[in-house]
Amino acid sequence: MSQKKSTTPAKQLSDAALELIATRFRALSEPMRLRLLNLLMLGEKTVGQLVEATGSGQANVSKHLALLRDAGMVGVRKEGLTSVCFIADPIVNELCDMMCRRLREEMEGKAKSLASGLR
Amino acid sequence: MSQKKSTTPAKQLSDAALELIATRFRALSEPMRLRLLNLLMLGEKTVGQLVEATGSGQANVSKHLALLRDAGMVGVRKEGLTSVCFIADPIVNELCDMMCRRLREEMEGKAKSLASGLR
DNA sequence: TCGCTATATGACGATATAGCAAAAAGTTCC
DNA sequence: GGAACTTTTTGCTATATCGTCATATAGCGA
Repeated sequence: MSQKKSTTPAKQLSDAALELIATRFRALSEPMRLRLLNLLMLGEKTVGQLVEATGSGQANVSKHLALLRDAGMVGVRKEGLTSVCFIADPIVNELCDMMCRRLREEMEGKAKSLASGLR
Repeated sequence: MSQKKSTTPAKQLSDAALELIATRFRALSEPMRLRLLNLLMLGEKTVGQLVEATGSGQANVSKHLALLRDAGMVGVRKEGLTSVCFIADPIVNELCDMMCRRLREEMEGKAKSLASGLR
């Protein structure tokens, strides 16, 4: 045992800190934004490419990107007429990976118990 | 190099998967819920204790707990009259730790660049 | 400058959610 | 059963957010 899991011993957080953390998680709490991040994980994309890939309205995509930018998760580089977007904070990949892994585990667990219930 | 960071090679996620992930993150996107989780990181607590500790209304705390329970993050054990709550999914600690660490890094970076700008 | 393209911003309606108060539901003890 | 207690559920209002349409801003070429 003795896994270096390093979960800190639960400090109590200030209201301001909680607000900050909540805001970050809120940025990840909309399917459309997750879709954008998911697309950007494949590589840089212009806003137009993201609009096309998502099939959503241009204004909508632009606003979601602005929010992700404010949260420091997405960066934008102007290139002539177009804006090229990219993932600016590797935490995005880590958080999403972690969440996906956990969901997969849960699903498999549920499937297994369901299967054994049907046996 | 060659750090086993293991960020998966960016699979494309289905709409259903995105909904699920978004719902999980949304559970973490309210300061009051984070406060509850933060308190539970110190150990199990009854709903009443959480109400007192947060200074919020009973109904409010109860609803937030229900949401966290639905998200699989909090568990509840009935003990006589009271309901004892606890963190049911270690991912909560990991996600919050990760986010806190990241924010701390950002703050320190900002402070440093500010300081150097004042020099 | 004018037209064209790419993106951002503002206004609006529809929907969701937080927080509060009151009622309901479930437990324990008498 | 009934009182006392803990928690959940239900209405309600206020606020926030999503998606869309319309408009504004900015770069590029003729």
